[in-house]
Amino acid sequence: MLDTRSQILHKNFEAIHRNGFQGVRADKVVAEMGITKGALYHYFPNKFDLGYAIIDEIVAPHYLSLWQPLEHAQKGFAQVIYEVLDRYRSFVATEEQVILGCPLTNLTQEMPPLDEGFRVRLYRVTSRMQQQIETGLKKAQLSGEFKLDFNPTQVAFFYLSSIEGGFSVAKAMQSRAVFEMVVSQLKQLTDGLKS
Amino acid sequence: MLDTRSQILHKNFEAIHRNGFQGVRADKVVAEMGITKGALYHYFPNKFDLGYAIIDEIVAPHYLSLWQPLEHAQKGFAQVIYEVLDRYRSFVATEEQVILGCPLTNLTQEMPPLDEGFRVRLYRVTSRMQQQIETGLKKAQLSGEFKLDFNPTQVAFFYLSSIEGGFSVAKAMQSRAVFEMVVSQLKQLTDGLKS
DNA sequence: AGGTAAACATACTAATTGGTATGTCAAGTT
DNA sequence: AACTTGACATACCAATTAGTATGTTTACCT
Repeated sequence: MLDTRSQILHKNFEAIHRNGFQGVRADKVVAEMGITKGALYHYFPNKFDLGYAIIDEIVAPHYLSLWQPLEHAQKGFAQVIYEVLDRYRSFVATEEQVILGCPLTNLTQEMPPLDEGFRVRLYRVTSRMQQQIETGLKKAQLSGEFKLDFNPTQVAFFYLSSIEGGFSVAKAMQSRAVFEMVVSQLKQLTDGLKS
Repeated sequence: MLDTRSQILHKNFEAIHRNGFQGVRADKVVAEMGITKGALYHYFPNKFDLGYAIIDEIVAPHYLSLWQPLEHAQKGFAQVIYEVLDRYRSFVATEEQVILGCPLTNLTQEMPPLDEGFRVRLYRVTSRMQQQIETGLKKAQLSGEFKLDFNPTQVAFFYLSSIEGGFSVAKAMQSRAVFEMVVSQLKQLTDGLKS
């Protein structure tokens, strides 16, 4: 059983995932948790700082650990990214997950224009993910696994964009199959990089 | 000069683009317009029906006309999609547009889990866009412009996903250059389809 | 035992918000 | 001229919401 603070973080993370940050109602979340606003405002000074903590302690670690193997694993890039893509696939295993979409993508759409604190945090996470992919691509070029005739920076951003967009389109279509198609295309793209 | 109803639609479209649907405050929008809520609720019964009208009369026509040339133009697919991609590029011409992102993507992230009326409308637009691309790809395969060894349905979804994701990542990075990179990659992908 | 501080619960408030009820006025219609 | 209707403006309300002020209880420290 988690301590109260962690519970607050996770329940509000789910609420944000479902309703967006602006759609979260502190009253309702604490009511569902069986606690009161006293507890909430004991741990977090206000709604935005709660949101920041959710990014720092839940969202960022999750996504960064997801892509980390690209930088450090001994296996080939292709194999590692296949595994990452499959972890994304299992992430959208249920239809409900398809409808709710990617938490990071959702936040990235909603918050940067509205709040600086969110903006810098989402910038850092995205930037870090891109770096991880780019580093992996460069390693694969150096090792001879991949050709040299592509721009690792560009391709890294393209991976990220396609995955995030895949969540978005799958959500619009309410179709897990759509996300699978995007993953499939990304695997083909990866194969095309091989030398 | 537009009539009042059209003005309401366009101003609220901008407000949604900036704040999200849940973030739009009717009071503020009408105040900025120099009208009153009397006018707003004279033309629209409630906030959601206003949102529906914005999709039906502004968002959907815009995106469908954007992709329409793929289905009907006499030119080759590659040339047409280059033009479409360039229209997207000019759409994110200013830094502000980068920060605000793609109106369709934004709405697709925010609304489908919250409201059925939005969900069906956003489904229709996305579905229709995919059809337009898929039809174009099939025509290109029949004409011999493109190879036959790819799945037009999949590739069509991939185009859409990458573009929408490009908006999202460019927004997170606050960088127009990121979107340009995605467009560049999509052009290369298009060239790879040629026979 | 007495004191202190963390961890909450209870009760309340001030501001906001979507929506409504009602009024006004000008342009047609009969 | 009397009447209706569309196009708004004004004034108002009930509900919601983030946040606060003030208990209360438990664990720990001395």
